[in-house]
Amino acid sequence: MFDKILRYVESVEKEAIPQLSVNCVILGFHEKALHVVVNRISLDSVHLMVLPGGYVYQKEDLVVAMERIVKESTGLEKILFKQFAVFGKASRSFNREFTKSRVFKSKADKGVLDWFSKRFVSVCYLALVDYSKIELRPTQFMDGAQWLPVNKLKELAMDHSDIVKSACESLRKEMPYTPIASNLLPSKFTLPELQALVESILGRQIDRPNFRRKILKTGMITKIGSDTSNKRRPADLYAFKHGRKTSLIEEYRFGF
Amino acid sequence: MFDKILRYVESVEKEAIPQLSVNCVILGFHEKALHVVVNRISLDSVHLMVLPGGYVYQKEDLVVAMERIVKESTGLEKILFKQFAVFGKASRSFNREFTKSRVFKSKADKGVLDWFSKRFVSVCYLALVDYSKIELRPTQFMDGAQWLPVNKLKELAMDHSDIVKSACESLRKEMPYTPIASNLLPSKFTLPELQALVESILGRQIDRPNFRRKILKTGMITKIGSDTSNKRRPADLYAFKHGRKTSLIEEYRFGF
DNA sequence: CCAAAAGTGTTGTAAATACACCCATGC
DNA sequence: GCATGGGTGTATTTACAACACTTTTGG
Repeated sequence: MFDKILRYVESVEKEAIPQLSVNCVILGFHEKALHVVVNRISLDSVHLMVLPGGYVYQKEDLVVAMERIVKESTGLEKILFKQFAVFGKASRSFNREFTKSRVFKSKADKGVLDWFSKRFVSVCYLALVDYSKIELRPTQFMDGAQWLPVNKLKELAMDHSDIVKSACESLRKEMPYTPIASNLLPSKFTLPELQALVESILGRQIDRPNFRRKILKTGMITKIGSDTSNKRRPADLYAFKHGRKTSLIEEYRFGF
Repeated sequence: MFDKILRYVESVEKEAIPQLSVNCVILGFHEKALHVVVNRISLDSVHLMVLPGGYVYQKEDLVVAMERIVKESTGLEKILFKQFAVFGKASRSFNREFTKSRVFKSKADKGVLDWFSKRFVSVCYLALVDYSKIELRPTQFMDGAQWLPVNKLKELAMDHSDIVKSACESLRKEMPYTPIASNLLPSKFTLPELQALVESILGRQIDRPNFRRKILKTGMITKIGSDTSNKRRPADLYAFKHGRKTSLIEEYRFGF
């Protein structure tokens, strides 16, 4: 499995900015919880769970690299994103995880070891996507991609758990200013669904009647019908007036 | 003057992350206006005005690099800072400015040209300092450091004007949540002074009585005496309760 | 006494909150 | 019919903004 990694690294490294990487926290909303896309690197006995990421090519804008990585993972082209942090401690590398693997002990060669112990500065982006519309695909030398609820992700490699935490905080901060939800929900949704999303981002409950009023008063959504799904009383269906956004603009303000 | 630049670059480049730089937007408050620290690079006829910045050493945390750069420019050690943006377009270099200089046409050698046309990804930090306590000093290969009002800085090199603009926006966003002012004012100040600062950050006027009430209600400042300066009616003197902060924590909330 | 800047009070409106209530469906 | 979740109404409190007013100084 080293061959796969080395082949990828070697093919990319020479055309890329040396110690710089982009990492993407791709968030989706599913079953009343925020989920994040993670990839798996298998090193024989050891499995590293990591965020989608990669190098930035010499002639590639930083943002373009991020979009490329998100597209590789999700297939999506125009996404809502935000550059929310840079992780740049001198000790940042996969070295610790790597040297724990059995593979390392037996057959690691210098090239692989060097790469896994290389220091990276990572520019981190947040991307919001519609969970229901995405088929995940593993990229690069990864051998698996999956959604993980953001609450249960202690086991990510390196400092990637911290990156996700930081992303969620950033999202929470932006919440009141932006139609974030329009990118995390299907095009048609009910108000209780929207409320569950907002609550999961903010991490607290909101009074239902008050939530309705506030959201409706912003004028960002319109009623478009009634829910057909067979539960209890059917909920009204809504849609965002202006569709998907690709930038975080302070357009509506509804501070909770 | 190339010698100076080349000597610096060569001495630093081999121990640093290749195409990564840190830039600092060091802000101070003076005469009712925000000012930013800029350095001057003289290339014979052409003068480049740039933000303080530099490489990140291989064994140096990103934040430490930033602190080093701020200290070089201002002498300050513990400052309030924030990483607010990354500038990473593929076209980002000093090439355009450099090739305009007369020096380039006459005596530029390949080494210098290479360096000036190198692509950099710049991690940008905002630093808030007390204008009155600082003696600026030119750093690295710069030959002058000065304060410039943030309103009049079209003439900065590369995209550094955009960086400052972005910094000011970020500051404006953080304003309502943080005791930012404590780092931009002397330890003793009057409410009108504080109001002038807040107004200059937000870019709009605030009703004086309402400003007083809001600030006082947060409990972040205490009255400590009366102003002695000889103008009209003496203003009350205040001080921040908890002194200088070195991190932006959501501690007080007073949304204007 | 007057002008200018600092500080205080009042009032009307809008926003936020809490909570009681009614409605539509499945079982 | 009753439990459950969806939707509506209303009263209280708090925040906000506007503006009139008083106080203290220098000239």
